[in-house]
Amino acid sequence: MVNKLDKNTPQRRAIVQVFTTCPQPLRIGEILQKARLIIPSIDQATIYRNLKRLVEQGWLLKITHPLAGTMYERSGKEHHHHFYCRKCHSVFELPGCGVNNKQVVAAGMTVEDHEVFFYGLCHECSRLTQEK
Amino acid sequence: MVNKLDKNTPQRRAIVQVFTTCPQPLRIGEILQKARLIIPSIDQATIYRNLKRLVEQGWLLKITHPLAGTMYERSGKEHHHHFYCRKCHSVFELPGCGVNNKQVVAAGMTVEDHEVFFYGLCHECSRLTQEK
DNA sequence: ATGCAAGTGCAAATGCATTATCATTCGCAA
DNA sequence: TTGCGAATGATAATGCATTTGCACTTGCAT
Repeated sequence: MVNKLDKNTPQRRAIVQVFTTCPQPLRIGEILQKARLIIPSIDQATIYRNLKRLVEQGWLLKITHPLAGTMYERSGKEHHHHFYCRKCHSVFELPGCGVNNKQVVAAGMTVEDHEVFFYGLCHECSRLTQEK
Repeated sequence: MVNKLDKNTPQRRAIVQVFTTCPQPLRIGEILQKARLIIPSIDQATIYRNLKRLVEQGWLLKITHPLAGTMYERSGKEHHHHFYCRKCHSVFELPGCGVNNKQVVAAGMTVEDHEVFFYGLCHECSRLTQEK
């Protein structure tokens, strides 16, 4: 149950299911696609409306990825960053973080948080490229 | 002189001047604004056309900032990252980098590069907030 | 079981950054 | 200096993601 003020519709349940099933951050198109496997008639306006709600309620996090655009992922995860594969365009979550904020503090700024985006070839695409 | 195939117009010179004068990455609007201090009649279509050229020629780098959107900065700088002030919305360059790619290599991915975005309050805005 | 506010699907509308069109101007090679 | 292809300014058009209006459906409190 997400919020007692919201109705528990099959569409919303489908969207929630998509995220509980899939660990990576997802683009609108991917969410729509996956949700349609559950409810074929689901519309993208419904996706947008529910995503907005789920973000407001803190159940989802909205990410703006420099290359992949707007994405959503479940909130409450440990601090982590993302890897983008330039070949298959998938985005993966990377646990951990190797960033130190010292340099920023030195510059007199107050750092609240940060975000790191890695780019390259994912495991699968790396492998396919090598065995050429 | 950027490229002998291009005409050396006052508009292009103005844009180049903006970037040689200003060290931070700039948004379209900021570039337009600053260029108009030099050539008041300059149009934004001209800005777009020249930015495109300058990027193709490798003189500028296009950045997609999660919060600030599309920005441009001079290329050839040392590896660095950016700080975004949530209050005044300015973007500053931060020299150096505290990222290690080890974790990614461990995950079987081939990292080509990365980008870090810091968020918080800039020096100026931090100061103003404190002395309240 | 019923009523109604909330949610949905569909399609059109919006907002926005960016690009294209085109008549005019201008840089620059000859 | 002159001619022409490239560049500019002004504006319209495009492409996109996102939103909205509306008629219809549905969850859920009563």
